Amino acid sequence: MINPLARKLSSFVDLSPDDCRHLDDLCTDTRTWGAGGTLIREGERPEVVFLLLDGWACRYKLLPDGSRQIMAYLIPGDLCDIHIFILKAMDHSIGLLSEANVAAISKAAMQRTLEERPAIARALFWSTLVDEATLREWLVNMGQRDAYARLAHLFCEMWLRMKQIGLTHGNSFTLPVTQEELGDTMGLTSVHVNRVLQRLRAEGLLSLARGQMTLHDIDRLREIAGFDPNYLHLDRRD
Amino acid sequence: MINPLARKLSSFVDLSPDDCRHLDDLCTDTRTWGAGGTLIREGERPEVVFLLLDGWACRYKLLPDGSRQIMAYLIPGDLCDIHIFILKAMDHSIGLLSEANVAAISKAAMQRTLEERPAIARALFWSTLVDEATLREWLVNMGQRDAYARLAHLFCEMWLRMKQIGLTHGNSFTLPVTQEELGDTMGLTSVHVNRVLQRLRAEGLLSLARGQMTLHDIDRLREIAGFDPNYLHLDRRD
DNA sequence: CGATAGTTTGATATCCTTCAAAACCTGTGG
DNA sequence: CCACAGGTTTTGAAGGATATCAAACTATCG
Repeated sequence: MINPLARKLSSFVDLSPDDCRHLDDLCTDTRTWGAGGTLIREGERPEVVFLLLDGWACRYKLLPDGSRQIMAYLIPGDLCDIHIFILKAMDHSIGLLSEANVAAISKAAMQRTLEERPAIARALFWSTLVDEATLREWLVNMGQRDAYARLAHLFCEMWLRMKQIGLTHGNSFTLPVTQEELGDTMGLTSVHVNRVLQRLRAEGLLSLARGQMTLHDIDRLREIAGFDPNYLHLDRRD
Repeated sequence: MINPLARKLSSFVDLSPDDCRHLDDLCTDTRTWGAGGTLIREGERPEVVFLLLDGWACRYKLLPDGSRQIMAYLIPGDLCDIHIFILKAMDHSIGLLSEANVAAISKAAMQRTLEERPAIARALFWSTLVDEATLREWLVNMGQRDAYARLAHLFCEMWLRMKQIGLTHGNSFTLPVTQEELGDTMGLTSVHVNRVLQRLRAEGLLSLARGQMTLHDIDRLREIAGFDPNYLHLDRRD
């Protein structure tokens, strides 16, 4: 399976070969963007739905004082803006954390998919609910955990999400995010992120260098973070 | 208009009198719960959809160490658990902040509504997206603003949301939330919440006593909070 | 009127920020 | 192959926002 969206949705529903082909057909209009670019800006009303095929992006808001809060990481298989069917304008922006390959899906094509492919529609709704649950968990993370547990939690989550779409190699995965960006994600300064990372490294829990993350002791990291993956709803069984 | 859900959805779509009647019909099985009760517990799979008709509730998670994070306030017109159509189990709990009147809507009735009432279905999807946008804004709040701005922001938001459903009296509204609960909401201790509230009161910005909140200077509060209501998507105009 | 939950106060500790500079990469052009 | 530029990571010292702990005070309600 090549299409990362199909890969992701398959962890929730069984997609027919026909559904998979359909998803592939949606991804004909693709384009590569450079790292640091902006896919969608707050206030805009995009004309197409963007699907990340390769690379990382993030949802973020800029505040009047120049600070930035990153509110979600988008990885291959993630849709950027299904909101456009309903809402008048984006209430946040989407930026690229790495070079990325992005498919632009027309509103009409997307609409047709939702109407004609109930399995896909259902899985997309599931995906929306998981996004929301993830936001809630991030809120818990920011509100209740110190920087040490907070970073550990983020890394546990991203490892699982990357694994879900088949992009881990053992305990390693690509994490194309600077310490500055990690800070903007966790409500910390990059200085403090740096010091906490050093501690995590010194304790032999992980390695992170040149955008490559390896978790050496996932069990311990989960323990530190109080990580419970239930909010990702990866479990299909009833 | 009595039904608070109809009231809320009307700020997004024009509901026909028939739609409104339909919503009223959904609210036949109602019950009053005492403050402090738990509507739904994490891990459960509710059999019905709960709709808050009167009173306040909150989404929250309890952590192993006993701390609690409140992730959303639910006010009249809010649905507690549309998730049940898709997800296997609740990933958080819902508790009552005040005495509350709650309608229990059967899954089947809800399903029928979604299928037969496109205007309502569309409005409910809008409502879900607004909930998600609100979570993102809360994340910004926790990550980037200090306790002073954070509380100001929360109060600006709740005033607008209460206004939307017609439950404000001028600049006043019911806020049946203890300082402890405010702390669990904003990732602060109740002690610190207390001190910040005192400052806000001393500056003549608000009064809060016995669950009654009055905002004396909304413009100034918005300024302090950096409050931009765009994320609530209250504006219907294109 | 006493019990209980909620609010307020003070003193001290800690996590994290701020500021500023140095060290380290990585890619580029000479 | 070296030198240089720009972004990123690392380090140190000092300050500030918020937590912690413990006790007193205040409402509310049966």
